[in-house]
Amino acid sequence: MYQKKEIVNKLRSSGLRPTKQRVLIAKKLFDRDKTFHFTIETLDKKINKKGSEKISLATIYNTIEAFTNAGYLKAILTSKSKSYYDTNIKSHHHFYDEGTKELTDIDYSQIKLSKVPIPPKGKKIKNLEVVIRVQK
Amino acid sequence: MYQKKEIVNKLRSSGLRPTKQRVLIAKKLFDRDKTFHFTIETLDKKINKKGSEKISLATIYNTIEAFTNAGYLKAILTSKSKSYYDTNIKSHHHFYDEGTKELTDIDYSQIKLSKVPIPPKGKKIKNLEVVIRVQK
DNA sequence: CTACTTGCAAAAGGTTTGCAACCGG
DNA sequence: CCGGTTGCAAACCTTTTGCAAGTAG
Repeated sequence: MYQKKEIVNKLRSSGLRPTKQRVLIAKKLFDRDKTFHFTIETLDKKINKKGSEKISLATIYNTIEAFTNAGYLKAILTSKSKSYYDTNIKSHHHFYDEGTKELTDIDYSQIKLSKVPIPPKGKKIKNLEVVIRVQK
Repeated sequence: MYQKKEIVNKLRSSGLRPTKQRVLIAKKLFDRDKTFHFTIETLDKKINKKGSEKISLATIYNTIEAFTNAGYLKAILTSKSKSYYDTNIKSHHHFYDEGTKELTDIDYSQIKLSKVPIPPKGKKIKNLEVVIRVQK
């Protein structure tokens, strides 16, 4: 899917110097048929397994952050290690301001879904939450 | 809104021994007009400010977990301290299995919203994400 | 009394940082 | 060469844990 040259160009076009490590990580992430989800932990394991060249954890963190800023990756439902709790236990949704990190309630009735997917086999929908990220 | 007696009963009815600390925390959380969001950090600050009696951080964690299990609180968009990334940067949604902690993509077209709220003044919608929690 | 709780300090993750060595252009 | 990067270890932050002391019933 991606040639090394394409990756190098992609990196360059974002102002990222195409170092050995970045190219290798980019290959692991983007040179595949399907997109996927990962955590730093799983990525680290995949990269630093047995015989292969090692890349330090710090560099993996750096790179993933750089790729996310460059728009190659998306961070999912993360609140940067801090757990948020809500005294409102009724089903409802939230605005999340990434600047101020503030949550604002959206009443349940303010959002209507006209189409909801069928859950994976053998699983039941427990709860459905909409998070609308906002910015200035 | 809540008398001490009500709180004690509420705790008892969930099998939680109404200790001084739990009652105090419950008061802070539920004895107000509006529901609100908090993190352990903000709650800790509110409780352990200047002159007041102190409650240890560990107890606050314990209590909040107990309250959450009892259904008094809801945890919001937390993935327990680990950040998830997605190589799929197209707008799309997710199933999140709390048991296996696995994310599954839901194609954008599989969910349709027929009503979306207006964002707070001066803010723009940057992105809208639906997370459907599933369980066995 | 006894079992459940608390509180402290230490430990445990995950993530970030400081800084010298390294390397891509 | 120069400035951006890497890698290591130490530092950080949030959360969890072990255990002795405290307390509600």
